Amino acid sequence: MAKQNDHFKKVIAHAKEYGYVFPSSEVYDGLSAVYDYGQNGVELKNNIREYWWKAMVQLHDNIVGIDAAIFMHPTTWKASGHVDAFNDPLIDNKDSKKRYRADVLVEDHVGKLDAKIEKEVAKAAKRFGDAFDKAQFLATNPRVLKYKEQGEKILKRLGRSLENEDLADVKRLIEELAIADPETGSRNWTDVKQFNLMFGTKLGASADSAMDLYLRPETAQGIFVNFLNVQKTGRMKIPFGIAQTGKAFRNEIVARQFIFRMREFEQMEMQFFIKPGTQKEWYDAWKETRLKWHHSLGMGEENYPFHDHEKLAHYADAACDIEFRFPFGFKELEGIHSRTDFDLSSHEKHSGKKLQYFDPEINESYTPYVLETSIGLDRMFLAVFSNSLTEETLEDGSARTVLKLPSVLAPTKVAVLPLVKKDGLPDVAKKIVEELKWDFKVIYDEKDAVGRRYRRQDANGTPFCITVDHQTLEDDTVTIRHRDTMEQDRIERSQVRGLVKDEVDIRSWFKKM
RNA sequence: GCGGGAGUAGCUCAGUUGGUAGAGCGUCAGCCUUCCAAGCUGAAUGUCGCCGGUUCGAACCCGGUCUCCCGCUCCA
Repeated sequence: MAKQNDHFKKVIAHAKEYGYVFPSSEVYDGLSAVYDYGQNGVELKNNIREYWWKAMVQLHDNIVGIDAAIFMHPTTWKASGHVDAFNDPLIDNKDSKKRYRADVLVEDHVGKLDAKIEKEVAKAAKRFGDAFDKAQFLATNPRVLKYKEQGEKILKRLGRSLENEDLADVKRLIEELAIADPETGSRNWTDVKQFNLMFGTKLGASADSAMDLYLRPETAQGIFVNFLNVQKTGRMKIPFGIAQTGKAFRNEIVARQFIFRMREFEQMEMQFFIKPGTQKEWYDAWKETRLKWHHSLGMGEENYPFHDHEKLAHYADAACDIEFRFPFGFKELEGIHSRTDFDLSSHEKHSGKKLQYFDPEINESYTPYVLETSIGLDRMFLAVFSNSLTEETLEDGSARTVLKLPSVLAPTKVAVLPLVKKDGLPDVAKKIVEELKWDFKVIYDEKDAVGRRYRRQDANGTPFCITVDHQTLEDDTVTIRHRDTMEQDRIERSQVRGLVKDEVDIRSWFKKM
């Protein structure tokens, strides 16, 4: 554990030192859980996005992309359930320092009343034996009726208070029911506070005409509301998918663990529209497809366990995560959810517009079911980066820091180095840079001893170093050094482009799927 | 929000009982070098997180505040 912690610290420090990730507005002491991507970070992030996009959109003839706006009509979030589900009334226990959802505390209390009813039923069943009529017992037994009435009354009051945002009454309710901290038994509570996980903002120049808006808490809804636009204009036939990458915003109560949980983050999502009843097979199919995508990067197949959701979100009939072994343990990297027709139906209800698909094969219209794959781009970045950062001990006992990024994702593909800074070697090296820069991000470096320059590139994840030496002047060959093995081959200068391309091209990586 | 820890150079960190700031690495310039970070010379870089107090004098003591990290709560 301590070792993991150390590694995580090194990841954060390395990310900053090599221009991958900076704390946001650092000159003002930073902003909690907001980060900026630096000159190398943006390249890595773009490359990950492209790797995803091409796998999803370009390689599937039935998946197309969109780029929806971050602002959406406010009713969108009523239909999606976020207005209700993203509003948590929270309460702290002053003694135990634990935080609970106030509504859950009350609901659990009612749950205990239900348990009492069950007990009465069990007792009566034992007493009456075969003659026992459960339905009648529930409807007539005075104790059962009392518990039932109490429970209903409590829930009704809770519902009313939450709806009216009367949080003081929620607290009174907790006090009247003498609800104690389930772990410590303390009844020393703070006031109930409302946490809205969506960021609000205003649309409109003047205050009185302004419209309340939210920054989208997920990108999925932009796809759902455009479902018919895309289906009709793209002449899409079910099954088909719509993919999108973009920013989403969540006002997390606690956002932590570097870029793992940020308040502003980027998602890469694909919503796959299918015929109702086929969700199980598509769920399994997409689990497999997505896992293969992850495995293709070669970061260790044992690092990606599935984790099935036991408690399902309001829209799902099946859900799982692809987890990854982050420096702080296994955590969610990608979610695969069978969303049923919840979203499209809900938008139909709230908008009054039909969002259905006419299936020519069965000559029938229906609201499609949806299979979602949703991956956090920033989490993927962290997964790749933290997994790649390694410290090796070489044979001679010295240490080497290498960022073993999958070469297809590396920000810089090639460094071109003159062995020494004289004898015309820099000129040749610069010409090679000119040749290569049309195809790859290339860097030129002539400062310091060549060994030091190799290590510099290692630490930055550059997969190839091309070195121009005196032999180059004679026979136009150069050496190519491989980052991970440190091995060098002498090759014709004219071969460099093709050789590097084979190694860093998306095509060669996708073939591993 | 609560509890714990921490903020000193780009990074990692020293800094004694208070006497106005250092190292290593890195960066930059130059020299030397035909291949794996450790050769030589020189240079730049800090309101010691911020505000206030105590003091002749504060990186250090006191109060406040901000930020970050860890734990709890939450997590579509």
